[in-house]
Order: sequence, then structure tokens, then C-alpha cells
Amino acid sequence: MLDLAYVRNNLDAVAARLATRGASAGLEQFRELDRKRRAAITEAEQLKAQSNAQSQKIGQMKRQGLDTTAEQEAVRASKARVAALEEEQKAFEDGFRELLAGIPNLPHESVPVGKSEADNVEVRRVGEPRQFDFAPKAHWDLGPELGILDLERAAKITGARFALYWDMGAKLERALINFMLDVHTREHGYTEVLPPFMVNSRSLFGTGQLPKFQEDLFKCEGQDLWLIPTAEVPVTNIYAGETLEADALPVKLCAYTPCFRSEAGSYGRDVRGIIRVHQFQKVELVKFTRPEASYDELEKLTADAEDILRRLDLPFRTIVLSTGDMGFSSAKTYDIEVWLPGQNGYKEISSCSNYEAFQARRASIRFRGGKKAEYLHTLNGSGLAVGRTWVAIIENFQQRDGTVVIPAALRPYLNEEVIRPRK
RNA sequence: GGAGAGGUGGCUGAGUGGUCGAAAGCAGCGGUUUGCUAAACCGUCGUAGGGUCAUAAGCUCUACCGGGGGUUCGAAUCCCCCCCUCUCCGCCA
Repeated sequence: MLDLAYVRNNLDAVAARLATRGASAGLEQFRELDRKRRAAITEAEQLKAQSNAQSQKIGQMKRQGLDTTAEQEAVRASKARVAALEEEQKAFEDGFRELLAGIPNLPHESVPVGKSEADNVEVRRVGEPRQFDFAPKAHWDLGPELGILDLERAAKITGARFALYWDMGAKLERALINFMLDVHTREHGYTEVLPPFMVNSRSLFGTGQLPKFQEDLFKCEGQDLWLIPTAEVPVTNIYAGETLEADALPVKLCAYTPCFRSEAGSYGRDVRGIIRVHQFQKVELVKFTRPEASYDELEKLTADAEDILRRLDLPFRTIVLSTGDMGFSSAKTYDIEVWLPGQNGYKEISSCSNYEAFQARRASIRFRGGKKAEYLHTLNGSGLAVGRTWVAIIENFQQRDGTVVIPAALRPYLNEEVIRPRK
């Protein structure tokens, strides 16, 4: 959510910046709705002030033993009008809040202006894609051949876009989770948390998934409980409604969670394998920072995520998303893309964003800087998506004989150096 | 799931129909005193949204005592529903 006073007083500038991300709609109504809303508030409150004064007077008169029948009747008579005005006020307030809550974040000035992902800009490329002296296989062939990935039975148990891992497949997934958590907590200074995997709608509003992106989520029928699409939601909301001490910042948290996404509207994309599934595991990094530090912290957070790929000897590139490709709540986003031989290209494995005060305002997360509490900045990024890391390892380190060599950094977590076909 | 107790400002904790946005204490902030620290003393000290206005200060109004309804001229206080916490029982990993 944008700052109301800022939008009101810089409407043209806000409109211009939103236009760069193709989101100008709504701002024309803003001024008009804001005006109507304030008029309604003023009118309703004036009448309420009158009634309150009358009621106080009645109290005084009663103490003096005076008859107050006429005064009581007068207040009672104005009640209907107060109720009508309040209703009108509420309607304007609701409409206005909805409008404000539906406006996406303003892109940071360093973000390249563009219409789509075609305008994203590569900022660095690390590692060389391996030259195979045989035709490398995609994980959807290699996984089943090794007996570690079983998509057919997963479809039987649950449905399409779910995965069942066997033996070394399951162990590789678990090893990756432990490896990532250990690196981030021991070497990058993050505190590990294990949050609920279901959240309420208030939390989803706080991070920006609701009200606009309900169709991407799984909801428990008849209850205000939703499966988390990312750990960002429960972890960012840890401090919802709270005010942190300035010297506690930055707060750096990391969490392993499964993530559940309906993938509505992605029919036909990444249909093979486990690149895009309804349930995947992720280790997430979340930061709460002072406003002036958030862009430095975004660089560090991105580097922390990249470090996992470096340690696993996986080639990757980092791109900065253009204004046209950024998520709703983000002011700036880096995507990290890992090289996948099966796709002969780079594929997103992490998304690192600075939300500035956008989420903090929605979730009401502040810090006490000077005298007054002010909104802090929130950031998060995958560190990393575990399922796609699994794919990257299988595909990048496959051998001619169909085995997979485990990268050195991961061997202590697996007690194996090679994944061989399961008998 | 059953029975009971409770949810008030940063914290503790008063307040059962009007003058209560809310006593008191602690913490915080400003100051006096002090060689320094401590203590003492004085003052100040909630949030959000309107109006006035310079997007300031100040003044003023409205709302907020877990959330939502209701009764009443008037609700922290009375009634109803819901949520959360604690204790006991049952069940369960």
C-alpha cells in the first residue's frame, strides 16, 4: 500500500511512475473519491459531535434533576440521519481503501523501464554452462530412470503437477534444505524460524497476495485458512502490528517451508517435470531494515542467495526485472536464474525483492527511529527454491552412464558422492 | 470437544451506565538538583482519521478499552455472536 498523504500530494508523479509498469488505471478516480470521502467524513463527524454534546448536556441536566424528555427525543430523532451519514462515509472509505490497496508499488528509480520480461536486464553471469560430450537428458527423463522421481504415482495420489520422490531423490531434497539453512544461519547471519504453513487472510493482505491474487492460492473450505504460497507470508507477518526497536534492525530471518500455488493461468507452461508444481519446498530469506539501508540489504540478500549456487558449482545469471515484469508489491526485484541443460537455458530459481514500506504499511510494521515510530522496509528472496535446485543438480551433474555426481558441498549431507539407478 | 477463568495504553493494573482516552505505578522523553553515577523532584507521555493550516506547530472534532452486532439520550462498563490466552477433563501426533 502506498502512503496516502504522498499519493494525494504527488498524484501526477505517482501516476507517471505507475504508468511505467502499466498500472495507471484508478488514479483518475483517486482524487474524486478522496474528495467525496473526506466530505462524507466531515459531515458525519459534525453531526456526531452535535449528538455527543447533546447527550452530555442530558447527563448534566439529569444530575440537576431537570426533565430531559425533549432533549432525549431530539437526539433520538437525529439517530437515523447519523446512521445514514455513517453508512455513506463507510461506503466511501471502503471504496477508497480498496482503490488504494489495489495500487501496486512504485518502481525504484534504478529499475529499467520496460513493458515485459523482454526488457529485463542481466546484471551478472557466473559460471560456464558445461559442454557435454553426450546429449544431456532432462530431469523428467533422468529422474524416473534413476528411480528417484515418480510423477505417475504422484498424479494417482493427488493429481497433475505433484511430485513423489524416492530414496536418493528424497534425500537429495532433504540435504539441500539442510545445506541452505546451515549456510544462511551459520555464515550469512540469518535466524532460522519455522512458521505455520497456513495463514489467515489478514496476513495475505499484509504481504500483498490479497485481495488481488486470490486465484493463485489454495484455501481451506469454509475457513479463513490458506496454504502459504511462500514463506514470505508467515515470516513477514511475524512482526505485523508491532513496533521494533531501531537497534534491533536489520532483522534477518530464514525459513524452510513447503509452498502451495494453484498456478491458475499457467496452463501449458512448464508442463513436464517438476519445474512448475502445486507444492514445492523453498528456503526463504526475509529482512526487516531501516529505510535508508534497504537497497544495500537487497544487494546483500541477493548475494546470499547466489552464494548457494556458487557453492553448488551451478552456473547462473542474475537479472533485474523491468518495470513491466515486477510483482505487485515490489519496488525492485532481482531474479537469479540457474542454467538447466534440459531446457538449454536459464530458469528462475530465486526472486529477491525490496518492498520498501509497501508491505510494512499494509501489515503495520514499524520501528522506533526518532521520537515517532515509522514504517520499516521489508525484503525477501528465495535462498533457494529447493525443487528447482534439485533439477539443476540432476541435470548439470549427470554423467554419460546415467549417474549423477553430487557436488562436493553437498556430500556431507548425503553421505554419497554419486546417485546411481535404484534397483 | 466439555467445564471454568480471563483479554483495558510499551508493561503492571484500577475502573459495573454520563464529567473516562481512561486512576495509579513502572518504563520512556524533557528539565531541576548532582563532581560522576544513582536517587529525588517537576513536567511530558497512545494510535488512526477529519477540520483549520504550509503536506509544520498549535487548536479542534471523530473513532478506538480482543473483533463484530445490539440496548440506551449516553457503553470500557449491560446483552448477543465470534476470536484468542490460561486451568482442568476428554481425544490425539
